[in-house]
Amino acid sequence: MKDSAAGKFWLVKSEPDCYSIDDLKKDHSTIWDGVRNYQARNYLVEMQPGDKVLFYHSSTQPAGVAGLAVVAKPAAPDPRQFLPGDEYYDPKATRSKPRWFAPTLRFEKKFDALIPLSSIKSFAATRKMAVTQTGSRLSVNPVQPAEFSGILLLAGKSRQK
DNA sequence: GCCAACGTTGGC
DNA sequence: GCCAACGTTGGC
Repeated sequence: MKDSAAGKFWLVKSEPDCYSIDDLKKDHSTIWDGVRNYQARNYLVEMQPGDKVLFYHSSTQPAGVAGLAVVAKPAAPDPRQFLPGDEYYDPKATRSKPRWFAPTLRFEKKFDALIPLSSIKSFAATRKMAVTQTGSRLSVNPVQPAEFSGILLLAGKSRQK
């Protein structure tokens, strides 16, 4: 399937102690700032309004997909790179040549139950997602349409029980 | 807390 | 430009 017209699909990771799906629900939308990895940044820049985003909770027990978000605004220069003293300050970034970009994500839904990584790994449609690969540490990853559907299927299954 | 995997840094 | 050392991520 060519998806040049259709929206794309993504997965973003967040440690729930830092920023959880409940935080996003409360805030309604948030700027996805603080990503300081070039490959992840390139994906953030590719995001377009309307793209669907899987919200993944990492470094928690169990880790897994907690819900859905949607891209509300395309990536703009991450303001925190310009703030001396900020955790995400980057002295090599300038306002005329920013290095880091952040889209705005809007809350869409929280799954009734978190979809644990173990389920994602054992389900054929989602088994090959980047998040299942050991050593995959990227906090932003593209997701195939079939993988996205697979996650929704798993979310539907968990609701029935 | 352990450790595997990966990215970044810096000496040369 | 190589590569070892180091730091970070993230599942378990």
